[in-house]
Amino acid sequence: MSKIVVDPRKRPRQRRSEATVDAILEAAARILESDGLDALTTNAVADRAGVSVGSLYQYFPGKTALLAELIRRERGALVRRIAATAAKPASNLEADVAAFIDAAVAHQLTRPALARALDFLEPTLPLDAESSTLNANLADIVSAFLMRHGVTAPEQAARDLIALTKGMVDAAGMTGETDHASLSSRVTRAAVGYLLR
Amino acid sequence: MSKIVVDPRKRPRQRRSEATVDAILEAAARILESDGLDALTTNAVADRAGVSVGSLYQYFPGKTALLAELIRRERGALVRRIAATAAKPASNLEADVAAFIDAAVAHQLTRPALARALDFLEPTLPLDAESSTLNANLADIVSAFLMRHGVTAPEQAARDLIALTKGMVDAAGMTGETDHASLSSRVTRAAVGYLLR
DNA sequence: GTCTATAAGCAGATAGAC
DNA sequence: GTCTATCTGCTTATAGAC
Repeated sequence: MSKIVVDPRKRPRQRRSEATVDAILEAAARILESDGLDALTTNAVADRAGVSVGSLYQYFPGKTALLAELIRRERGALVRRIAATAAKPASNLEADVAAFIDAAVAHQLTRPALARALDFLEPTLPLDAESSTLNANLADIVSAFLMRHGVTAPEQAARDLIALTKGMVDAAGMTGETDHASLSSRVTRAAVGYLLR
Repeated sequence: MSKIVVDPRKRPRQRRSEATVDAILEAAARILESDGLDALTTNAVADRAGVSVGSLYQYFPGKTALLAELIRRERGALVRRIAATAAKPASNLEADVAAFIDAAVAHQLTRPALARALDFLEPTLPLDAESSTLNANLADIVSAFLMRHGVTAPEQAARDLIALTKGMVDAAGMTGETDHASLSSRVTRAAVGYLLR
């Protein structure tokens, strides 16, 4: 194996190639969802995407870069969702927390198996600057919000709430739960309990 | 790769061989802790254990069986700990929940990196009957306890509390947290909030 | 019972034709 | 730009010596 390269942006994409890149990423996502990480080989991804390995390597310098990009997109979508929620606060701690968690649950329930696989995958990858930044952004948004509400140790609280949410939602996904409202309210109960007790 | 075999008990151990088995498992644990799953090859484990691959395969029918046994032991220890806690209830929901979580936190903080690695690994392995039973035992103990306290939907609550705890503790481990008391009290706050709100 | 050496298979990655 | 064919290295697993 050569040096691990995480950043696919070194190979700036042609506009027309975006469809190919998307097809590759979508193929990888579907393999992760249906067969797990072990089945995610470059050949399998290329097959499923309807291209050859050679083409895959034209767009991604390695398997790791492909996975990193997948995480980057997922995380980006989540952060945008949370940021949008943060933009319209109800200035009531409990309602705002509920809104955050609702957004996170909605995001995870869109493609539960994929979200879970990426959650597990992320800590094992050498994250590039952008992905780290996205995670930091998420924590920062929550942290800033908590601070505004006068929560003590807002950074630690943000980490705890994110972890708690991730844990509960991933577990729910594993048991096949799909009831957004129920899950969201249970997570909110734990989160608000954490904050107000 | 041949058929995946998870159950090492097909090869009943000689009494004197237990030391070798322990050495192999401990070597695997240490590699998981220090270098992660990718570094855990059968050769690396054998090396670190001071035996040859041949010997390893005499005790474990495959890499998967080795990992399964590692999980079985860890989970067994946790379940025993939780069961012991359940045996002396304070008959006060909050205090009992705190005791459970204290036990779980203590367990995870014993070898945080290992516990985390196994938590991530477990869902990817084809679990044998005994490991599944251990997990079910854990959920059952918590569930029965919650039912005794009149909690509604005790099975779902047990799953949620276990997931919430796992999520928070694993995340804390990743950031290098070692303060048992602080972590334990934060998790308890979330758990009690979940139950009483 | 434990070792060494090696077989067998596969994944990641590349070269070169078209 | 995309494909086919191939190489290289590594991992699992086994065979056979001691």
